[in-house]
Order: sequence, then structure tokens, then C-alpha cells
Amino acid sequence: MTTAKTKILLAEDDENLGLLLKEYLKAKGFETNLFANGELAFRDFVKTQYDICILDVMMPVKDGYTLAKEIRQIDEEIPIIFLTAKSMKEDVIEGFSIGADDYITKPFSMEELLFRIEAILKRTSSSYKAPPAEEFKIGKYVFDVKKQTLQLGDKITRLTTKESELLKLLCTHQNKILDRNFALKTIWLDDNYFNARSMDVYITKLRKYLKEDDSVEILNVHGKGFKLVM
Amino acid sequence: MTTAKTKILLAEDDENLGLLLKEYLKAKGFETNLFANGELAFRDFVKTQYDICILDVMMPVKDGYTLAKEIRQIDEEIPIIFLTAKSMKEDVIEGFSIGADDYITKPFSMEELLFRIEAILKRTSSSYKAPPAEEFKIGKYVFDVKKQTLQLGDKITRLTTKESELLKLLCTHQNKILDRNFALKTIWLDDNYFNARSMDVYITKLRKYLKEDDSVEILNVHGKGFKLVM
DNA sequence: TCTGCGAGTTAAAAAGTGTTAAATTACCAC
DNA sequence: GTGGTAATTTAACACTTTTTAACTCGCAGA
Repeated sequence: MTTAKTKILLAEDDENLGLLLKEYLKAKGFETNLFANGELAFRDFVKTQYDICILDVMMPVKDGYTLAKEIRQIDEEIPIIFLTAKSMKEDVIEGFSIGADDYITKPFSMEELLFRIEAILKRTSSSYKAPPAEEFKIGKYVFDVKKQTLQLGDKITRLTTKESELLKLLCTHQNKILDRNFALKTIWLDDNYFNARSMDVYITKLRKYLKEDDSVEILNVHGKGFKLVM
Repeated sequence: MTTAKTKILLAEDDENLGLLLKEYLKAKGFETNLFANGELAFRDFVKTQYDICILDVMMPVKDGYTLAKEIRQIDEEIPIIFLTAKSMKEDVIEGFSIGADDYITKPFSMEELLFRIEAILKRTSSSYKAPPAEEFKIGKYVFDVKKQTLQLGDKITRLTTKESELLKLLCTHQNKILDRNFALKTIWLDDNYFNARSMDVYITKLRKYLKEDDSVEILNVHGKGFKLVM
């Protein structure tokens, strides 16, 4: 990695808080770009190399949770920290924390934020040599997430992006139920009827790919979702 | 050329702490002038070349913030570190709005102070700037951006401008999705249909160049863009 | 048992991409 | 300017990915 300044994307609609954080982070040696809503932040995200994202959950135009999902579509690795109001229900926060590396409830001290940023950077960039072998073993198959391939023996099948994303979710939830709506929101960003039907089509495709090994199966849990058992 | 000692202005009314710090910093190779209040410190600041200022916030005659403002009138660049017993909030806001570079709350360890001084000097010491990577390693290949060449072993391929620009964008987004429209606007300045097709042609060319190393691949993400995985 | 909705499957439609080659444009030496 | 060459764009056609549609089956509650 380079020794360049750590670049932070900060999405915060409260201008006072936003500028304050930006100043503080600048003083701490970070380069911070501040955006007043998720839409503006995303537009910049696609064209700038950031090291970490700090997102307020409640913002106009595009909220932090939606923004995070879009960011995850482009980069599944980049650390994301959510800023949430204390008043939020814990289950909501728990939901938000999925896909996030950390979250902080308002009000918080800036030292606390700094501490968490450093903690995350320490475990992501310093030991950046360890790219967690993005590989899942599914019965006799080997699923390479990064390259989107499924290998059985010496036969390599190239998966499409959607196939790969769905299979990855199933793998990370192996032997547990992958909630339909969660998967839809994660991959399709919206859990409407058509996307749900589209997902069913992909389940069929994945089952076809995996049918060579009887020890592997994608089960349906009526009204809940799917479960990859092995 | 010998590097001159770093000169520190220390404004601290607590004589014990002041002398202690001065001694410590001297031991660490800094030259420190100690003043018991803001007024004395400022009188000396106007006639001496300092590299960094460490100011206690609460001092008699003239407090640290006032002193900092006066210093900023004369030099808007010089690093300022505040020392304060108060914890956070309003103090920080005021401190940063003046343009403080760092902020330490008492009590603090002297190692901590030293660490922060060094951190600040490191990033302020003139034009410390990471050179924007001239070279990308792409699997077994070496891509020289400036020269527009792609090297594999001893075979050097000369890239055209467009090829090079596109490959550079892919590299700066490695393992992330390079958004189609962003790339088009960046390289072609316009994301119309024909430019999009032109870009596809270049993707084909780049894939041909990179096909000697299986660990490198340019994946398409349907409707979004391309991803250089490695 | 009937009924409604979720799920399985296949196929077609719609949009996006891969690739090659021809056409055009830009560039350079003369 | 002219001619030659390389770079880039446009065209053409084949193919993929994803979504939508259509028809089917099956689960679970009334």
C-alpha cells in the first residue's frame, strides 16, 4: 500500500457536525470529503479512491443504509462506519450493522470516532497482506468469489455477477436461513415482486450448477428464504 | 546540508509541567522556549522563527486560544497543539476553528505528546507528498502509466493513449467496480452510445494483452461496469 | 377440501456485452 | 498539402445477462 494520507468519505447532512468532524479528522492527519446526502456521496465514491466511509444513517435524498448497500456493490471490502441516533431501536441498528464494520450512536465524542477509525484501519490496512482466501468449499465444488467461478474437478464454470452474489450470500449463511428480503435488499437493493421472481430464477440456476454433488442442496424455507445445506 | 533543530514554542503557566516538558523535549532533540503566559509567548513569537507551537489553553494574562489567534494572524501555517484540562466539546470546536493541528487533554503522557509532534511535523514538513504511483503491478505484468507500457517478463507492449487511460482507471479501482459512465466521462468526456461501444472494444484489447496471466481478469458487471480482479 | 400465495421451472423479451473488421480520423514525415 | 501509418470510432453480428411472463406445483390456513 502507499503511504498516502488516509482518505475518508463522510456523509452527514448536519452541516455543523459535518464540518466539525472534517476539521477534526484533518487535524488528525486524514483527508476528508464531506457530502450532505447519500446521493452526492455516492456520485463521488464511484470516482474516488477512499480508505474508509463514515455514513450518517438518517439523511435526506438517500439514507446511509441505502448508500452503504450501493457502496458494497462496488467495493465489498471498504470499511464502513455508521452514525446512528440513540433513539433508534436496537433491532434496526443490528440490521444496519450488517455489512458495516462499526457503528456509533450519537452523541459521541470525536475521540471515540477516531479510536474506532484507527482500530478498523489497523485491522484492515496494516494486515492488508491477508486477503481472506475468498473461496468457499461447497461439497466437492470450489467457489471462487473474486473470480466468480465454480470449480468441480477440472471443470470450471464462470458465474454471472448475480449468480455469484447470491451464491456468496448462501455460503456466508450456510446451514442457516438466508432471509429472502435480506438477500433481495442486499443484491437487488429492492425487495419488490419482480426482483423476488428474478431471485427464484437464480435459485434454479444455482441448483442446476450444484446438482452434481448430492451432499449439497439449496432448500426453501416457505415464506422465509433459502438455506444452503451441506 | 545540516538540518536545523526543530524549534518549539511552549506556553504553559504550570512551571513544573513546563520545565518537565522542556527537559523531555530537549532530550528528544528539540529546542524549546518556555513562557509562563500568552503575552510573553507572543512577544517572543514575533521575533523568533518557530517550527511548532504548544499552547496551554488556560493561562493567566493571555489564554491559549487568544494567543493562537494572534499567532495565526502572523503565520497561518505553523502547527499548533493545544493542551487543556477540559474534555472535548466546545473547546475542540473553538480550537479547530482557529486552526489547531492537534489537541491533547491533560493529563497526557509525554510520549503521547512526542508522538503527536512527530506526526504533525511529518505531514507538514514541506511537500511531503506520496508520488502518485507511476507503476502498477498487475499480476505478472508491470504497467508503467507515464510510459504507457505493459511489461511481462522481457516483453514490452506499447499501449495507446486510450488503452493506457482505461487500464489506469481499472488499476485505481482494482477489485472494485469501475463504473461505465464514470470511465466514459473521464476518458471520452461523453457517455453516449458510441463511446460506450468504443470502450467495449478497448476492454477486448486489454483482455488480450492481459491473457497471459490467469490470475488477472477483467470482469464485466452487467449494467454497471468492469472490475479488474487479481 | 378449497383457496391463496409462495415457489419451481422454462422460455421469451429486453438490455447489455464480446468480438472482429471496416471506416474514419488523427498524426507525422516529407 | 500529400501520402502513409497508427489510433480510434463505427458497424455488424453473435452471444450473455437479467428481467418479465406464463404456467405449474405445493404448502398452509380457513
